[in-house]
Amino acid sequence: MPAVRADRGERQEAILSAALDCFTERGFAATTVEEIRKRSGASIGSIYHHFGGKEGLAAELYVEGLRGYQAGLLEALERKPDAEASIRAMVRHHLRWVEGDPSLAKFLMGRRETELRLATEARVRELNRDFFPRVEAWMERRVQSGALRPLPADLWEPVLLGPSQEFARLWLAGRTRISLRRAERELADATWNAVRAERGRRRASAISPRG
Amino acid sequence: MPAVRADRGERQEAILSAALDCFTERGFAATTVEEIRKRSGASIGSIYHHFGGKEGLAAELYVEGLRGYQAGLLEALERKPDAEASIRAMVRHHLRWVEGDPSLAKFLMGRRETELRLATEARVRELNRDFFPRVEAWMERRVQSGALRPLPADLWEPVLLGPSQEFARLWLAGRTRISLRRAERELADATWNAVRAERGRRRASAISPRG
Amino acid sequence: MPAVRADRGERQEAILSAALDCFTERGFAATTVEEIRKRSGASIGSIYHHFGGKEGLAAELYVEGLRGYQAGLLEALERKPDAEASIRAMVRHHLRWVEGDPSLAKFLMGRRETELRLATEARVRELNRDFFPRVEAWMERRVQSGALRPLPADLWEPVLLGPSQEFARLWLAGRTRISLRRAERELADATWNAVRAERGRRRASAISPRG
Amino acid sequence: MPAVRADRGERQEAILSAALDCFTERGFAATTVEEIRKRSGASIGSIYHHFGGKEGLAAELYVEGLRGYQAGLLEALERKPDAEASIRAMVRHHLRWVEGDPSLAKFLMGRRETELRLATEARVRELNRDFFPRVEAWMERRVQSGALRPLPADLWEPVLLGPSQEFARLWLAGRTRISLRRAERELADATWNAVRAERGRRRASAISPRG
DNA sequence: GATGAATGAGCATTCATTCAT
DNA sequence: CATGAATGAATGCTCATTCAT
Repeated sequence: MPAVRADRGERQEAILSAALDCFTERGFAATTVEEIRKRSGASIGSIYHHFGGKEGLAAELYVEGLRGYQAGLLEALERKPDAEASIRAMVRHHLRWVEGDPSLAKFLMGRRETELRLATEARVRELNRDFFPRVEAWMERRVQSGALRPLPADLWEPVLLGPSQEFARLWLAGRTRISLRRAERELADATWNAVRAERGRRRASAISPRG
Repeated sequence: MPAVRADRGERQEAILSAALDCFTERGFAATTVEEIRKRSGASIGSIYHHFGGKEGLAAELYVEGLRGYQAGLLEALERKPDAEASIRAMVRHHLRWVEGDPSLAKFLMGRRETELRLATEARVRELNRDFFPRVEAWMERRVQSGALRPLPADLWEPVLLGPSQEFARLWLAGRTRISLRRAERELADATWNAVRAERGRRRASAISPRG
Repeated sequence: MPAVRADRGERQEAILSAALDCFTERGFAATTVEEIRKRSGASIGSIYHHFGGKEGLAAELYVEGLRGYQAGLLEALERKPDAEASIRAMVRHHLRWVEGDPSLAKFLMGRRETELRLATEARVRELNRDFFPRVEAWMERRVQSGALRPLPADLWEPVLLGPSQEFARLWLAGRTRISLRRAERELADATWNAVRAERGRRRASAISPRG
Repeated sequence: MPAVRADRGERQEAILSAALDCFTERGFAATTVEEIRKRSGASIGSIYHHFGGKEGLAAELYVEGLRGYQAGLLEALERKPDAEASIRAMVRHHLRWVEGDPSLAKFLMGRRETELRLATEARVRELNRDFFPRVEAWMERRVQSGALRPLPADLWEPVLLGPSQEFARLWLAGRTRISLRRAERELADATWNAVRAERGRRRASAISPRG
């Protein structure tokens, strides 16, 4: 399932996998190449040959992980014509993505340390340049159509994904009693309630222009 | 303002402050004691004399920071008898706490690396043992009274603070166009909508005993 | 001659040799890795790569040195069927072993500091488990045959090797005027006199149960 | 009992005692002043005030300990007119001195590390300048009188005290099954046998001058 | 491609010692 | 005399990285 590790030889896959585990367990700075070597079964030389070192490894994981997340989210959002269904699909995508590759989720959700930020900056900026405008445009249209409350652009992500994100964080830390699946419906409800147009107004704006 | 650094000599205060800046800028593992020394103006020996090293320093900051946050949140929650006002005060407290000491907020919001987690585990557990039951009990009462929607216990934090938390994260990363103050009202609205009892039902449960 | 340093690359041999010199000149605790590096011509990294540090180095020298000493002593003891010749061979072995590698002798004769003791404990115990019973059994047989005076087991080593050991100590400290070779005969005489069966009694016990 | 620690205030006594324990447990180089402080209950400042630091402390213990040992040995040797009784008294003194202050014995018996050797050199040389000639002169006279076998001067100490020394070493390391007291007789026997004039000769040289 | 010995800059930490109170 | 905060040189050790095989 983890797209990051596809299209590569077994050796490279093993290295990426080992590195991801180390990064999520100890953090980027605290992970040693020796540790990755031990877990992956590869040699130091191999790691450098394929990825150029610890930083290259982390950058690869980060960028490919982010690409996969964004692609999935856009698909969830854009596939359905109905606003409520889309919002619920977003929440669902977020939680299932975490569930599908918890290590990758941990890694992407953490603060990138300086070194890693620099190494990924350009590629991340490029991904975001495609991603955010599409998301914001989608929201815009739904507000125009009266399906969603208007909200400052900066707040869409916090309001739509903050609760799911926060729950995922607790779940990844093993600090929840209920499962991601069990939380899905509740989080979708709460999220939809947070952004749906107020009932009175909605009808007005949805009907009156025409009538 | 930062209570963490009170009750200490100037020297110790300077060390804590320098350490916090380093930790938030570079991360715990990537911070060197030499860097803390340079910023604080203290000697290496002094740092070890007072805090026992990098880890002791981080633990002190973390635990005292957490204590302050929790105390403020409980106060916000419990001071007002009205559910809506309390929820709005929680959001407000969260955002103002971030605004009041952004470095400390960054530090507390990041994933604790293994070493630091071990060093703080016992003291954090103790703080949480007092904190969470009080919060959950408060929620419980408001659900009973029909002011709030019922929600699995694990979801209160994500739903109530997830959006604010996520916005704070973006703000701290310098990736928002609007200020924390400007977002306060919107986040409070969204949060209140996410947890308020449904209008129809609420009236029912509050009034209906009669009809 | 020093078996310790055999079966290794030149680099490793050089490191062991330099370390031994440092340990005997300054003591284990007072020796710095930097000093070993300078003397051996190796890099810090190499020392750690091969031996894991100062402690590993000292442990290797100690255990292999002890193994060599014990093997030589057993050979000296067991090769000759005659008690007197064996005892004299023991003394000779002890002194020649010191002469053959004075640094190693100094190192093995000193008190192991706590750290080193812990690092060698298991391996030393194993060596001793093979060594002491063989020596004590040999003594036992010679007492039975009437060649040696009976002596509590704890006293064989002090009585047989104490004088040679003490002389070696003085010699290694440069505080003797005569050489190890010159002392050999005298020490062998004194040692033999200290443990040979008493003349009168021996004849008695060998010939005349009657007297 | 330990004369070293007499004639001093309680505080100083406590410091010396604590230092001796540390030195014998960890070795001079591995002992930290902080450790001595903790054990003695004194302050860092006090230790420096009275003894000038770790080195001064060790030197004091070493020199005063050596003085006491030598004084006792000379007394044992010279008090008795009979050679055999004197030799036996020497052995006895050695073992009882070890038993009376095992820590001090361990400390004096170990190799002095460079730093300590330099700090004690002058005072030790002075003590030895008085001690060794008196011992050697005593031996000389007994050889002349035919009581002892002639022996190169360098060998008297090894032959007379080597066995006792070696036994004491084992005893201090906890590696003997019998006590010092129990070993006393046996060690005295063995030592006396090692140095007594041969019986035939002795009678000759002792009797013939006269008739 | 794969391997692992070798390198050495850089780091956390220790510890003897000083000195103001 | 006693105290302990402050100092910083010195040390053991780690670890990313190179490169010859």
